[in-house]
Amino acid sequence: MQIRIVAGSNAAIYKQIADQINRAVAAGDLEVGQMLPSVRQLARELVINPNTVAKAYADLVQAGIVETQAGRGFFVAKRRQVYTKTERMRRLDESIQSLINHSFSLGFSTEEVLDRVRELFAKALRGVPESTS
Amino acid sequence: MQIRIVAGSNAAIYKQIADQINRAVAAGDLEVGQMLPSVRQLARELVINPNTVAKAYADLVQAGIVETQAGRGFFVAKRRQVYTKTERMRRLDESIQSLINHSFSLGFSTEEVLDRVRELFAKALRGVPESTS
DNA sequence: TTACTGTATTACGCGGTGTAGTACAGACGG
DNA sequence: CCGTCTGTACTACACCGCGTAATACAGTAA
Repeated sequence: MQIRIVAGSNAAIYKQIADQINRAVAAGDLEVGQMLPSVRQLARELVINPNTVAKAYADLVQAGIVETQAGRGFFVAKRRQVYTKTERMRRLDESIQSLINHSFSLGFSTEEVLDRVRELFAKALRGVPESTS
Repeated sequence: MQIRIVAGSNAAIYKQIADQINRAVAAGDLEVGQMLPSVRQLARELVINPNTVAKAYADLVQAGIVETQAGRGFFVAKRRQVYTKTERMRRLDESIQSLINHSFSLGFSTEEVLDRVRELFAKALRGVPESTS
């Protein structure tokens, strides 16, 4: 697992890390039960503070993507439902509404956006790293 | 044109205003050339500071959605291209990548997301107000 | 015991948000 | 011309959350 962070990005470092792992899991590049690089090791590699990595991992735990065993490390978790059905839907809608607002102000049509969404989803599942949010 | 702001929202007030006008224009509820409520008047209505409304309007000008005529007011602008083609695309992709990240961590499939995007786009174009970003 | 692991606390800089006040300038109707 | 509406431009301030960092504490296992 190779994590890359972009210095001049508007995206926070911890978010870049979390996003890349999130996508790696979704794409199957990281398997259930597999151990993630340790907080300190990854921090050394990226030359950042261990807490920054810890925060990224904490977010992933919160999302149910990874699990932690104190003193042992972080591991890719089995998919489980973290939120209620309505909460899950509410959060998806929130993200979509944001996309809609941006699309409108950029002057894109529904179809243009849908096509591009389809395209980028496919690319993400083929394992291409990307960080934005 | 009726603007509603939600107090306990994580979205900034100026953003809620901008989003609602953005959508109203996209949905055709506000026509080209139509005058927006004045900064001071809308501020009085919503019981907020005029500067907050001005900031929302400034964002819309920046996005090319409305135009301003000093001393007269803000008016819905004719659609025009603000960004270069690549920059426009870059911004769209950025929003979509964000959606993809959220969708993955929520465990939604590509198809589920696409369906929902289609649905919410349709709803937005029917003129239902919404604020998120 | 040693050397790994994660955890918790605290602190600090920065920027976004919102408010407030004040002043200036263009538009327009009487 | 005057009054009153419009937007514009500053400055200042308080607040708060984000992002990062430094440091110390605690669990795990060879």
